[in-house]
Amino acid sequence: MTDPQLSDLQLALLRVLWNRNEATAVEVHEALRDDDRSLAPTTVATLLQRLEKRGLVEHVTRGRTYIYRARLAEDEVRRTMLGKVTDFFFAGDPAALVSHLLGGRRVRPEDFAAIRRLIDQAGESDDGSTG
Amino acid sequence: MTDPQLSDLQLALLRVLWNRNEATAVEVHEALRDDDRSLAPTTVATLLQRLEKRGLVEHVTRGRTYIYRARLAEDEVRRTMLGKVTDFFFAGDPAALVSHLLGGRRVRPEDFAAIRRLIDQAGESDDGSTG
DNA sequence: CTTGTAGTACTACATTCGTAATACTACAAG
DNA sequence: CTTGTAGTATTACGAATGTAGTACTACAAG
Repeated sequence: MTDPQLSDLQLALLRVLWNRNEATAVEVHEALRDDDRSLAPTTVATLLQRLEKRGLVEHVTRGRTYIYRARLAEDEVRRTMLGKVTDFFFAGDPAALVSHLLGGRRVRPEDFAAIRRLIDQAGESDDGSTG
Repeated sequence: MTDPQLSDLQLALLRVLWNRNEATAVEVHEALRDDDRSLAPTTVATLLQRLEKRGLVEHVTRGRTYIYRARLAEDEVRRTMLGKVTDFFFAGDPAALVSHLLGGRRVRPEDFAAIRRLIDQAGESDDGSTG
């Protein structure tokens, strides 16, 4: 259970920690304000505490200040969430996901080209022939 | 707000409705059992009621039985969730998402080939030259 | 009308979440 | 030791979730 149902807000908190590697409650609060929400400082502290209780973040003490840090790597969560989406909506088939992406008008030509380039790059270590 | 934070369970319920287009509480319950969970029938009924209260599903009455149906298309939710993941974890860049997919050992060679084929297909309406 | 029977409605309860005020603590300054 | 001051801990509260028991209702059968 690497990633049990994280809410948007929790994810937002985690992101701050990921971006800065570590941060105090105040710093997280400020970063969040930068974002789009505007919570009370104590609210952020509470959220951090709860996240810690769940084992998702940890802290070390510097003086009387808590320095928080995520206990899961962003990449881990990313992978888990993407896996969930892939499994749930695309029957575990990444190609179907890409297909959806390609067909969803969400991809601008430049992104499209970028994807193609990625495929080519990745293909350097793969024949790619499907028989 | 097409898709406000759906939990896994809620998504599971919705999926049943999507798969069958419409279903009674009992049918959803059975389908869920097929899945991996094992909830009481009344629990499923409650969940369906709550989902309806939120406007995510609706029902028509046949005799004394409620026939539920999702009010959002699976594709809609899929798109929304994928968009969220893309925005949140890949800065809105679908290519980055694909890159992650490609680099994550989640893609078997056959899926890889399938993706490449998709690119080619989609490319029929796009030059694809990245000059 | 009395009984099944099947299905929804109502009620309940512990958790988690979002939100935040207030209390408490520890260090700096005098 | 008394005061700021800054920061954490405690407490609170409504809404949503997960979970489900019990009550009520409506139709079939007699």
